Amino acid sequence: MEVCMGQPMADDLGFLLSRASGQVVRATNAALAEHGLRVRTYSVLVFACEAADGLNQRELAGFLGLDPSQVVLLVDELVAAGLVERQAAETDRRTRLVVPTAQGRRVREAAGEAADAAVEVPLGLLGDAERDRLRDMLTRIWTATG
Amino acid sequence: MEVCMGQPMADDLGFLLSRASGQVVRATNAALAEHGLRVRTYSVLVFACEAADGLNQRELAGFLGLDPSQVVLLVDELVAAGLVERQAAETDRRTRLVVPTAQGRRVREAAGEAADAAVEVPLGLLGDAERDRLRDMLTRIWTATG
DNA sequence: TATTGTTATACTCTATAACTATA
DNA sequence: TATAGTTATAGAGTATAACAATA
Repeated sequence: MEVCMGQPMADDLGFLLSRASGQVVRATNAALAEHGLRVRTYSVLVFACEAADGLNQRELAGFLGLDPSQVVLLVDELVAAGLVERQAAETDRRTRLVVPTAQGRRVREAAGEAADAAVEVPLGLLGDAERDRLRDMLTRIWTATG
Repeated sequence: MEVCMGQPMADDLGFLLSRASGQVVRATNAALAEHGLRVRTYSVLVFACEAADGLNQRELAGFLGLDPSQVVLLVDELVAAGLVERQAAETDRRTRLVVPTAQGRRVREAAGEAADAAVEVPLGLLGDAERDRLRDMLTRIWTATG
């Protein structure tokens, strides 16, 4: 009779990926909570801050790897918190640019520092070179054409 | 006025971790669905198959990094599918050992092969040495004492 | 008194379909 | 007809608290 031949579960990359991701997301969410943010809303805020000319929600969804319908809700939250505004685009009246407010930029700064500090607990055992390698590998996994 | 100074979102390890994890979990779940499993139920089944003497649900929760109350529901599913059984422990009548059935071991084999194949899409760009490095780093992240 | 398994509950994340207004 | 935004809904994952049986 065939007995379990596969690799041990604790060595499975999918399993490790989801566990490690959970650790980091948990730590980050705990730090962001003091600033009224979660990982997902924070991500939207940061992308909005990075884009010089503003981003519409469709572009945001693409960068975030989320469905546009989810982005609507996340932007709603940020608007309610006064951290971003929806601005009418000049060229296309369908699109709405997501632009950070002055307060949004300030909160993004403070929240970013808190998140960076919090993530040092789960990531503390990795050196800078390792983090670069990890970043590179994760980017390739994420962008692998399915 | 202070402008966004933090690292770009697309380079944030937490962000990349959750996106890459999502990719792999999605691909794995799609492959496991044909066998009536998801990543979480599959993980329980594999751990149960690996333990020679059976595992109780508390031990299972520890290995999986889940709350014991979640393990109850996952084991319920596997029992309903005929893939594992809850057996009374000899030494402690509180504990219930989770033991795979013969069918459970067969399904674990087939599902494991399907999952391994499916995960090649998101992980295909990584060589064997890189996967070893990734495994090592993710393990250290997961086990970092919070 | 502490621990195992269990039930219950609520919240977040994810996935999908359908609708509106513009193009 | 196609696309941007929106609404709605359902399922899966996560987090807690409380309880019964047993140690």
